[in-house]
Amino acid sequence: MRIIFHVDVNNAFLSWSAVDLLRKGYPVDIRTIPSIIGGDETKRREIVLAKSPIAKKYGIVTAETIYSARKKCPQLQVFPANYAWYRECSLKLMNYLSQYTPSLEQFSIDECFLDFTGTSYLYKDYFEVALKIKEEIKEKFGFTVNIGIASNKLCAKMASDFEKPDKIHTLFPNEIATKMWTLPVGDLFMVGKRTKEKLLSLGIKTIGDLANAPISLLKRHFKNQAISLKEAALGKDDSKVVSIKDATKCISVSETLQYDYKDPAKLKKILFYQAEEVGRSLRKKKMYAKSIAVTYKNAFFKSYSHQMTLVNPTNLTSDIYQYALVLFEQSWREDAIRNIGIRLSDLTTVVQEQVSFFEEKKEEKNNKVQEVIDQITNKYGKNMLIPASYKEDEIEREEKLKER
DNA sequence: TCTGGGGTCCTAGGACCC
DNA sequence: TCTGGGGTCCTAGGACCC
Repeated sequence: MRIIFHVDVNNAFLSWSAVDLLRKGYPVDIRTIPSIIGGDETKRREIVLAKSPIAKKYGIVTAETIYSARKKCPQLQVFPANYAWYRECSLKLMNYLSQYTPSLEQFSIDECFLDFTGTSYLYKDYFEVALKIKEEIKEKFGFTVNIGIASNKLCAKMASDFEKPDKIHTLFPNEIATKMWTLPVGDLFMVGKRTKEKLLSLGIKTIGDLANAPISLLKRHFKNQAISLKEAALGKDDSKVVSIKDATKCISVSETLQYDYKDPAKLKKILFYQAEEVGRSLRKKKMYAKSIAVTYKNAFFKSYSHQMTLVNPTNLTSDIYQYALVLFEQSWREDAIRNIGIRLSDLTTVVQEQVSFFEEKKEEKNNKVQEVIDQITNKYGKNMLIPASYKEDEIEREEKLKER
């Protein structure tokens, strides 16, 4: 039998901010008061990113508006996110955990899977190992984690979610009926809002109901999703813990604007900065994009997008920007735009160009130029080199980018 | 509930080919 | 050409995750 751990930081952003504030001399541990980490309220990013246990008792949930959270709890304290610090905490945690087993898969900024299969000569009692890890993290880093222990990733993940915070749970095959089947079906990993609604309408209320539902019924309503739903409910999962993730599939950037923009010039300006940003991440990964899309969310919250496939994959900011402009011209419905973005997909590490001799020369030259631009940007910061016509926005943008 | 941002995966439908 | 079927590629949209 495999032995898989799922390690999950309790209220990650809030805990990490609490640690940061305490070390800077802040008098209160914000984990012990009604508090949240919130998006920037001055920039229409006013949602709850993380909440303290007390805030949770007031019924505050992740991703609701701060406005609504405050209505539920007037004395709520709101703290800003500090992404640079979160990344640092995440890195430290993963480095620490990797000393226990080389088989570590980072699942998100605050979660990972550890595979202990075949280490019985090192560790006798896995619950003891988990206990040691949990206590050491608390002592070394000042925040708590939940650890789920199971024979596959899915069950380990479900287990770490049981009772929080600072707890260890197991979910082995003989425990599935008692510990998992009694839970509401919406608690099952991969069952989101829509799927939950559909399941409830079929009278499937618990994970156990789903596990026992006839596959024919599920297939009728969920097509190919039916099998994975049923297997998840049965606690079946064969997926491996993979230390080295497959190559990135897509890189995207999007931004909710200060207000809804109707001016094409303004929207194009945003696209310019975004082309710069996604282009740089792409080059950092030494990859090229074959597909590029412009994405929108309009004032009515309706999403739409437009994409194109390139003959020659690129990673040059100038190319990305030019294509983004073409896509924009073709797709913008002249509606007021709340959120706009660029998505690069179909990423490859190789460029096989089908170009004439002269174009090839041009391409080489562009790459050299781009290299120099990247060097300057890395040294002096983002957007040091921008068209003169966009200069006026520079200060404002820099302020914004510093937060990241 | 006046609703962020970055990802992955899936599906339906259309274009195009033989 | 009042027209089949299968395969492949592409696009748009949506569901889900943290």
